[in-house]
Amino acid sequence: MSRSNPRVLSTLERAGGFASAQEVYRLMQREGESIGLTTVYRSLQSLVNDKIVDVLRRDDGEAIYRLCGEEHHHHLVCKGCGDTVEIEGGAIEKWAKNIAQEHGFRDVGHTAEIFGLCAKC
Amino acid sequence: MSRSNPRVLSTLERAGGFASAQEVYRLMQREGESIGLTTVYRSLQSLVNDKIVDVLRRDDGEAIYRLCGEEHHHHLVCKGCGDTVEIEGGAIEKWAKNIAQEHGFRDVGHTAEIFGLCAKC
DNA sequence: ACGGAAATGAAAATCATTTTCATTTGTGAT
DNA sequence: ATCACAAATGAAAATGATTTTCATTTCCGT
Repeated sequence: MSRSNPRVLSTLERAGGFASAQEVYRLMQREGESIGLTTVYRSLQSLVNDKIVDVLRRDDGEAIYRLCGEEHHHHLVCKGCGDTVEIEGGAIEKWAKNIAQEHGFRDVGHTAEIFGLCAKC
Repeated sequence: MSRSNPRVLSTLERAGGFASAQEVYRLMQREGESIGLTTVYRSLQSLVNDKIVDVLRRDDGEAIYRLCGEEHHHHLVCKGCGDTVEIEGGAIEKWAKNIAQEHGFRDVGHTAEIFGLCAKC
C-alpha cells in the first residue's frame, strides 16, 4: 500500500475541496508540480481509505473526491449541477438498525443518498 | 434519433426493473435474443429521454437503469456470504421526500442499502 | 417495386481508471 | 558513509464501460 502524497490533498483543498482525479492532476500540472496521474489516483484512493475524503459520482460517471468531516452523514445531490447538501440521517440510522436486528444481522452499516433537481436547476 | 427496441424494455422489466446496459445485453444473449450491444445502449438512452427509465450510478461508476415509478425496494446484504434480503423501505421513502422538500429539490429519487453480518456468518 | 428514412450492429475510438513493472527515493542498520 | 530493503513513483499498457462511425438492412409510404 502507498501513502497519500501530501501535495494531492493540498491541491484538493485548494480546488475548493471538490474535484475529480483528472482535475486534480491538471491543476497540479498547471501549477508546475511534477507528479504522475497514477500517483494522483493512488493518493486519492488512500485518502478515501483513511476517510479523509469522500467519493461521489458525477452524472457522467466520473468520480469526484471531496473533503469530508468524520461525522456520518448522507448526501442530497442535484442531478443537474452536482450541488451537494450534507444531511443528518437520524431517522435512517434507526431504520437501518431496526431492520438489521429483525433479520439477525450484526456489525451493521448502511449507505443512503437522495438525488433530484435543486431549485436552481 | 432512434427509438427504443421494445425487447430491451421488456428485458429490463424481466430483470426486476433494475440493471446495467451490460447486464441487459448479457441477459438477452443468454435468452437467445439476437441484438447488438450498441442497440441496447441506444434503446436505454432513448428510454431515459422519454422518462420511462431512470439512470443511477453504481459505486463503481457503471450506469444502472431503472423503470420509473417502479415500486423499489432496498437490500440488506451480508458482508460474509453475500446473502441478500429485500426489504420494504416505507420509512426511507418518507424520509427522502421530506429532506428533499426541505431543500427545495424536486424529481427526487434515492438509494439505500444496509450491510452487515448475517446470523450464519 | 422504388427511394429515402430509421434501425441495426461490428468495429474502432474515447475516456476514466487500474495494473504492471522498472526505476527512484527514503530509511534503518551496520 | 554504505549497504539492503521497503515504499513511492510514473510511464506505458491493459481494462471496461460507453460512444461514435459507417456500411448494411429493415420499414414505410408512394
